[in-house]
Amino acid sequence: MQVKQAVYLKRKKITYRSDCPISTALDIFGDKWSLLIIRDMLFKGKNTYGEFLKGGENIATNILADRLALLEAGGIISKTAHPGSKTKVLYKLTPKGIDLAPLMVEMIAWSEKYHQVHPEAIAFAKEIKKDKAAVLARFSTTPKT
Amino acid sequence: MQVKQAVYLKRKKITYRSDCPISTALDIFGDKWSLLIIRDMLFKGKNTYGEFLKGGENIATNILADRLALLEAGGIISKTAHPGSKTKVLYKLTPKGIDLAPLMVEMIAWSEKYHQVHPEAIAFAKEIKKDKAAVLARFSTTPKT
DNA sequence: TATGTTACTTGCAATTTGCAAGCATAAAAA
DNA sequence: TTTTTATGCTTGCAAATTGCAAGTAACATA
Repeated sequence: MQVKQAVYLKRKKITYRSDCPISTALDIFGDKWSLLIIRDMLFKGKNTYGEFLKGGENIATNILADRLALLEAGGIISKTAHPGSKTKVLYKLTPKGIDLAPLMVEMIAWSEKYHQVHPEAIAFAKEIKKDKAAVLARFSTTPKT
Repeated sequence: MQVKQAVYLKRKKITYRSDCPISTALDIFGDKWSLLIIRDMLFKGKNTYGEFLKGGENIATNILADRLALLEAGGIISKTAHPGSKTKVLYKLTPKGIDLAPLMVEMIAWSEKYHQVHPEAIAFAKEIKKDKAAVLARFSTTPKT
């Protein structure tokens, strides 16, 4: 007898295609949305579902919920009670998530070099070119010596 | 009168969701396969359709064809006649594609830090930690001074 | 007590993926 | 010269994923 399963996108288990580091990383955040959520947390200080929804790229509510679950499963973010409100949920980057900063920074630098991007991104790319270490230090998970 | 279109995945036009550099980059290679093709070209010297197929992650033939077309549309790779054979096609990274090396290197370093990867990747990550600039110099598109 | 706010879930149509099976051209072997 | 083989795709189709629009449940505020 079939039990009516909680249909929907209840993927929480990530399957890895190989032991290649690139493929492993892609198995966690290799899609069009995950890194945008991480961007919002890392660079824009967003940390609630509602804030992520208001991103400039119009993610659908179900996809956002799915990606948050996947990122949590991948150890990139953590989900806790919001200190200021019982209706809100607080999403935070884990150290593993914060450690994606160097990757994000290279991505911004590359994209800015070859595409037309918004003014703040141009300014940020200039900063990266000038002193990448300083930029990265603002996001580092490893304690400064 | 309907003309029988070449059905199938003939996407060649990339649409950009916003002028954010992260989202722009993802619009080009934000999926589970594109960066694996780039990996094969950058680190393994592969440059034919057949070689890409033999990657460790088992990409389907239609998806490979689609991604090669997309990467070409995104200016990441170029497609030319193979100098050694008329049946083969030569795929090469453009400077824009080669410039993804820093991104790839950060991705490898991150992944190796948090996941179990193959021995060569561990060795490569160690190299990166020791002297990232030296590693990157091997792939650089900008002439050494 | 009624109306918001916030974080989701659900149903469904439209895309996209993945698999297995072609197919066309060129080269090599018989 | 005929037959395989190699190479780079395309096609059909089922299954999975995405995207849109419309709920829903638990608080919170008026």
